Amino acid sequence: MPELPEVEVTRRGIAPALIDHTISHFVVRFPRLRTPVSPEFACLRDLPVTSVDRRGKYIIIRTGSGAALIHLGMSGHLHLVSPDTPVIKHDHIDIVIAGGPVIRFNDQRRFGLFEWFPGNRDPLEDPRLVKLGPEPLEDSFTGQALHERLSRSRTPVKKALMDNEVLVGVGNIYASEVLFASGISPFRKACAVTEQECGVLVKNIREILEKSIARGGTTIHDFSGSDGSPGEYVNELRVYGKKGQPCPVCGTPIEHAVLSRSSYYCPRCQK
DNA sequence: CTGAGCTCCTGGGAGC
DNA sequence: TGCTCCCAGGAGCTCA
Repeated sequence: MPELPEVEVTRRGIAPALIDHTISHFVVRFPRLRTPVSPEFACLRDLPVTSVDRRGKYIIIRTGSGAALIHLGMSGHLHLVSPDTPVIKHDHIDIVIAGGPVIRFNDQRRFGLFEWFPGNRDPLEDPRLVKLGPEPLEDSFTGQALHERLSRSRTPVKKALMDNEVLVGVGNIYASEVLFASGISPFRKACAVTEQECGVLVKNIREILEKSIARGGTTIHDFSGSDGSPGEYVNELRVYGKKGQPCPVCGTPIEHAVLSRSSYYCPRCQK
């Protein structure tokens, strides 16, 4: 389930195959994703790629004549494969690189997004991206900045951390992990988190996301990187999915509650 | 305006 | 064995 680290691992995996190469065409086998795949993809030819960027959980492939905006949804993968690799179930779209490999988009649950922005239309100006909050790995994301945003919200802090208008890239798994590392209860109102605690949150968000990127992301059910290898950060998880198991710090059994999504926490360490 | 809850989809697992 | 039900997850949408 791709959160920021999984998307970044994917971006880094496909970028070398794309940058300074040419996309010869796209193959769209199944356009009925949650949002229909832009019909233009079927007609595009010979697009020199200039950059492969990430904003939040979106990947942006810019070319000489437009940009592709991609979101992996909850079950999407982009795999680099050789052109003769047999198509399997849920292989919805191919990005065919001239004289090179194919980047194959597979998305079992079809919550992904594949949109084309022709000409100079910048995906970053799309309403969905304009409203996105700060990038947690950038220097401008500080405890003060996070506190400023959390102080306006009365929702539980765990839900606030998953709100991509507060910050981007933190999904359900990392929200549980970050709150555990910070000693903050997922139930606490966002506006009751102090500025000092926000500083701790920012530090832990950075550390956990960066460590996960370095380990290839987290594979719970079905994520894998561009080469198909599973993410190894799953072995580093301390509370997520560990209901009833002893807290790694104090030994108290980890508890589970539904806070928009499954949440895991230590009732003793997290206040 | 804010926050809670529902929805899209598929497949794996639990329970009967 | 085979069925039904529930759950996972991101994010847009509706409704109170």
